[in-house]
Amino acid sequence: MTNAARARRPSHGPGSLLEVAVTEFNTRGYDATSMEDLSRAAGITKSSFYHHFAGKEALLRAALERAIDGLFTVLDSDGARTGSPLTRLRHIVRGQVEVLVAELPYVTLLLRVRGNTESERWALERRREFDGRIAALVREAVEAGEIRVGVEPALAARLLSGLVNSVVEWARPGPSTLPDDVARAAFEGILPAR
Amino acid sequence: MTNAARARRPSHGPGSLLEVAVTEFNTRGYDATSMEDLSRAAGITKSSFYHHFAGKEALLRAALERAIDGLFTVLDSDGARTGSPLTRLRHIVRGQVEVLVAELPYVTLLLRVRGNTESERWALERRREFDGRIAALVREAVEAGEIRVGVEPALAARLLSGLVNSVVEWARPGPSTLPDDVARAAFEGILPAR
DNA sequence: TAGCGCCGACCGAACGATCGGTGCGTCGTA
DNA sequence: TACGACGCACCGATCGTTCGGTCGGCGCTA
Repeated sequence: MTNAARARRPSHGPGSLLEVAVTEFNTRGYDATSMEDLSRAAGITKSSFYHHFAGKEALLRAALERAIDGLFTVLDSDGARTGSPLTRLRHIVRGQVEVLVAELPYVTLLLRVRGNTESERWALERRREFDGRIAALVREAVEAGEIRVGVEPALAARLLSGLVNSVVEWARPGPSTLPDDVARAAFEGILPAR
Repeated sequence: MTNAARARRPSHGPGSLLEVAVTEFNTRGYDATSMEDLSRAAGITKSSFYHHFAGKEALLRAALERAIDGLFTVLDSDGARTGSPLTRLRHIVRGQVEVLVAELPYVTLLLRVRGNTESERWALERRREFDGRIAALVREAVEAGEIRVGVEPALAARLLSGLVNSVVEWARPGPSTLPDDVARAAFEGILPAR
């Protein structure tokens, strides 16, 4: 592909169309958003949309892949693979919140899929894998004696994921102290008594 | 209306139909579930469904009201209105988890509405009210010096709600120690370091 | 207690609207 | 003139909803 071909008339590149689509999906929900809604929001006709994407599910798939890629990048970073289980866990939580904010609309969409289509089931499976990696790390930290065993490690892992993921419900893009705040809440209590 | 008239032939009461519908809604998502899906799951025809409910949204509305009622019942209980802010907060968290498990499918549906219809916007507004009551209580507890101010009270309230609500993603009905476990995680940390 | 009239529960068929998707022509630029 | 970007008109399928009608058990009356 030549640069000229890519930049010919990029008034509506696939990238910007995907962004528009994901925003609409998050506002109305994927199933409740029609292709006509999308094209209206993008300022082109429905058929023009099909010039850039194979279909509605292709849009969803692209968005979900972007979210999944972001999340797994956190697991592959240095801080997630070196050090004690607890240190790695803290690093991952911070990184996960960072990705969550940086790729907010994409991750938001990911966290809402129900498994109706093949793409959604694929995303669900990858999420399961991600959560499984975290649960394993929690178990390691407990076995290493770094963490108090107040509840089952499996339950703790689920609550941890729930806490972190709930951030998409109200987070706003831009720099903040959110990653550290969430990590502190997770490891020292959201509302620790004096 | 006589009792005999009401109990004439209750093979498919509105109650059981609602239960079936909510289950389907949670599996596929509200918008992705057709009235034909519902009637197939209920064992009656689509048109028969309209004999018991005014329409698809009426089903949603009934389910959302049930969930909302359950949640606000917690706020009205004795333990939520007497004692120190921290004590009341702990009581509410436990009670909220209890309702969440007892009315699992209804609350699950509630936590997924996006505001597409009038009923959904109503439910969203009630949820906002509920969360506001909790946020106010968190602020009180901080001002009373019962809680350490690690993060902004407003942020802490959001994380608290996120933690509690995330339970619907994996909870199973039936008795358990979940309410206490969640409360402990919220106030003492999900993964407290030794 | 026999007969009648009523009503709730239910169904098959169809409605207009909207869905995701397509075929084909036009426009602008290289 | 070749090609990518785009729009108009339209497709079959499915959506939520409605309508006309059937069935059978119950209460009332004679």
